Amino acid sequence: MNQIRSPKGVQIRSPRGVRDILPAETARWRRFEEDFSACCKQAGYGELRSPMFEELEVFLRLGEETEVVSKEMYDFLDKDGRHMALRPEMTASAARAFIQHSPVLPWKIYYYGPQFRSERPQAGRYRQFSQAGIEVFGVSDPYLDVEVIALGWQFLGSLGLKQLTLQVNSLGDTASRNNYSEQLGRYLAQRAGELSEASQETAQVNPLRVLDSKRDQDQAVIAGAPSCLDFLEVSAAAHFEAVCNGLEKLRIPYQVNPRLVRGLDYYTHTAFEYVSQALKSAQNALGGGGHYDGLVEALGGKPVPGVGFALGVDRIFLACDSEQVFISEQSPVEIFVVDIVGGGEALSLTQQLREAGISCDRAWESRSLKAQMKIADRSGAKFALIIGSNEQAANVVALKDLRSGEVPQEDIPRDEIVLALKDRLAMEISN
RNA sequence: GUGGUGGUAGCUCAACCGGCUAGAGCGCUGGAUUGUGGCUCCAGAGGUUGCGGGUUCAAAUCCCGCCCAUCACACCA
Repeated sequence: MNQIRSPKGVQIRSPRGVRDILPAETARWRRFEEDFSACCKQAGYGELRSPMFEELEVFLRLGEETEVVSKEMYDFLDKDGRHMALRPEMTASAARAFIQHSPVLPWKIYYYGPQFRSERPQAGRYRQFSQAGIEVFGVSDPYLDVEVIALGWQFLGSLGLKQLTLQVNSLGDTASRNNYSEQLGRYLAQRAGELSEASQETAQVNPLRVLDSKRDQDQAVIAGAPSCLDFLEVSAAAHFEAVCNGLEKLRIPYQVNPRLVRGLDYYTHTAFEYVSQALKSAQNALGGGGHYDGLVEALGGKPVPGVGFALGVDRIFLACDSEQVFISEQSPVEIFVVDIVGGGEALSLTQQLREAGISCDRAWESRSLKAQMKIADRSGAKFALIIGSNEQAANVVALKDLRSGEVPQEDIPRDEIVLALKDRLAMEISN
C-alpha cells in the first residue's frame, strides 16, 4: 500500500520537469503562436490539431530503438485497458491523421502545442515542452525540402534571432542509408578500442548515433569516420544536390555537416538542424527536421514521402533571451476606474466600457483614493476615470490623463463617457 | 538513466570556522493637513532557512535520505 504522506511540511508544487508560464510571460507565448501561424498560413499550410495522446502503437512505429520511444514515453492504460501514450512528438500523429483522412496531396500542415517526454530535466529540456512545426506529405520534390527549411529559417529570423546556423546533411535513400550504416559499423568495430564504453554499445545498436557523441574520447574516431555523403546512390546524391542548390538560390547560408544524424530513425535524404550560437548549453538545437520516406508506410499507409521540421519553443525563448530579442509584454488596459463611493459605480461603468469595446479594470474592497490611484498607475492604463461623491452628485466622471501630468483633469457627463473615451483613445493612437 | 553543483521573505541576494530575536534591496501594505498615481521620506506586514531524520549544550551552517533546480554525459526540440 502506498503510504499517505503527511500534508504538513510538504508543499504542493508542479511535478518535476514541468512549469507554470505566468501572465508576465504568456504574452510572448501567445505572440509566438500567432506569428508562427501567420508565417505558415502565408505559405499555404493549414493547422492540424491532433490529440495529445494516441494509441501507443502509433509511436512505437517511430522505431523502438529510439530512446524517445523506448524510455521516455508517458504511457498508460486507459479505463478500457488500451495502451495509450502522451505524444512525444508530432510527426507520428500527423502521419496517422494523414492516413486516417486521406487528404488531397500534397497535404501541408502546421501545428503548435505541448509534447511530453519523461527525460531528466535541464534548462531548455522539460517534460512538457512546446513544439511548433510543419509537415508535408505526398511530394518528394527536393525543392519542397528547401521550402520547408526556408520556412523555418525565415520564421526564426523574423523573431529577431541572428546567431543562427543551418546545418544540413543527407542520409540518402534507404539503400544508401543501410549501406552506409553497415560500413560505419564495420569502421567503428575496427576502432572500438578507442571509443568510450557507451559509444561501443551504441555502435552495436545504431552506428549512426555514434556520430552524435560529444565525448572527447570519441572525437578522433568520429573525425576519421567515413562520410555518409560518399555513400549516396546516384538519385540520392542528385536529391541532396538539388536541396543545396535550392538553398543557394534562396541565399540561405548553410553548412553541410556529414555528422548530423537525427534522433528519430525515420529520416531519409535530407536532415537539418537550426542551431543557436547564443546558447552555451548542449541544448542549442532550436529545431530540426528532415525528409522521411518510410513513416507513413510503417503506420499502415501507402508509401508516401514526407518532410517537416519541429521547433522547440522553450529553447527558442532561451535563445531570444540570450540575444535580447522578441520581448513581449502584457498589454495593459486602456482605462482604470477609480470609485470611492462604494464600488457600485465602478461595477456598472466597467461593464459598460467593456461592452463598448474599451478595455478597463478597477480596484476592489473600497480602497482609499490614493491607493486606487496607485493601482491605476501600476495597471499601465492611459486614463483614470474617477468617481467620488462630487462627481456622483453632478452625474459626471472625472477623466484624468495618467501619462502626462500637465493635461488638466476634466469632468465628463456620465452618459457621454463612452464617446468621449473613444475620442481620446483614437487621438492617442494617431499621436 | 549516470555523475557534479546548488536550494535562505513574492523576487535578487547577505549571515566569517556551528553561537544573540536570520538581515538588505526591490516588490507589497499604511502614512507624510482629512478627494489624486509616478519621485522622495517614515513605518509595517511577510521566513518551520526545500522536506524528513541524525550529530551537538547549540544547526541556515556538519552528516544521511528524499524532493526540486541547474551543469556535463546519454538523448533530443
